[in-house]
Amino acid sequence: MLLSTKSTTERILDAAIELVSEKGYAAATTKSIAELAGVNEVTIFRHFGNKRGILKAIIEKFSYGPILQKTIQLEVSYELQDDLLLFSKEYLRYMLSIKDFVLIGFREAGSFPEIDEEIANVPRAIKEELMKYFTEMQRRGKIIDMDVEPISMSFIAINFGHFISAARLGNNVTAIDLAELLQTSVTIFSRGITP
Amino acid sequence: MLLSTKSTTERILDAAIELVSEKGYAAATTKSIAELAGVNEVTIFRHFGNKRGILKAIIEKFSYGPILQKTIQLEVSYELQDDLLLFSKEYLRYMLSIKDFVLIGFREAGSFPEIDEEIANVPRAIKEELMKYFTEMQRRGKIIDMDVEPISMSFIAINFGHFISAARLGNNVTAIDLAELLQTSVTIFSRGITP
DNA sequence: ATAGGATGCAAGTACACACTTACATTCAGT
DNA sequence: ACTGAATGTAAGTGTGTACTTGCATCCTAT
Repeated sequence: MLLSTKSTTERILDAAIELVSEKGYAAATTKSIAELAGVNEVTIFRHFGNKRGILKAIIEKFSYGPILQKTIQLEVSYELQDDLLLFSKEYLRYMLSIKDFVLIGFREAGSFPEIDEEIANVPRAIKEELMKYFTEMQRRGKIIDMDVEPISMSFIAINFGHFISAARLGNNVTAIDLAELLQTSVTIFSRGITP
Repeated sequence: MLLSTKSTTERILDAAIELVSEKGYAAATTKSIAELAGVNEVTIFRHFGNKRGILKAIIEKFSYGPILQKTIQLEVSYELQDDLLLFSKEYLRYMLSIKDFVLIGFREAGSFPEIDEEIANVPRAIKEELMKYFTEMQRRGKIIDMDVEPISMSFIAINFGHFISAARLGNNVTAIDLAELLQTSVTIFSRGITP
């Protein structure tokens, strides 16, 4: 059995993530998951008890670690445009790394409220971090005097919008590549909050 | 049978839209759709042939009519901030009216490529409209000299971000109401592209 | 060399689902 | 009052699914 070096549990999880994000929970049958994982169907039940157990394990696997904050805090320069661009890029990198999970979240949130919770944690944490940053920038007189919460939410919205657009619509709407779009957004946004 | 004045077909479609957007296509059984519609299950097959036929009908029902453009074109004043705010509000109003369809799109796009097509039409058409507007504003010297396509995409991203955030995360992230967020976004964006 | 744990394999159960058929009932238009 | 179309009712078929059981096989650690 040299399918890969990954453990059986991991292979099952990977397969489930792929199938559930592609076709949805209901359509991702245990049989198909087992097949893709290169594992016997019963093995799934021995590992996770029942089908729902797989989703639970997926949620735990993706539970939010504060990866983003650390990167940001270390590299902030208090040059508005540089910082926002860094932020946008880090955000997109992170979101793409959990893309499958986000897509699963969109599909299955109704049936799995735990996912909603977990997904909402991401913007919430990021909002806090951004608000701190903008507050400090205000103290330094580098951005306009305005409630920092809606500013933060707007900046998140723009980045989230670009992410979803890239993840779901691809090149169907515009041929411009994402890096350029981020650059433009950041330029506009920076000008918009510069005194 | 005075359940409502709507035709049987419409009642079935409404029920299907509700259930599919809530629980997904696979989990929305013909039985449950019939029950919610107050209709016998066989009636569904007599009207739509098979289950997939229901989804096809839903897609046709929501196919994009250029509602947005007309409203916009009539009310444009070439005052940047006023126009952008009008635009944001109209966009949100329209998106909320097709919210269920958008959510279905997120769930079922993989299995129903037709939906992807239909959904991508919306931002594409809106982008065209926005680009025209921004080009005219450049001609009038009221916004900065910059490629209008990424400007348009960025503005769409911000509005789309707010919409998804409202539709899926609700008040989990911020208590600020959407109207205020739109106002802030528009203010920032307007300043950002004003010469 | 052997024991124990993880996995495979084969078969099966119970159930829900999409979909069909045949017949009865309602109801609007003539 | 009669007809015909739309709908309801009842019963069923076939298939796929989640999940179980019993036993064989492999691998690893002692």
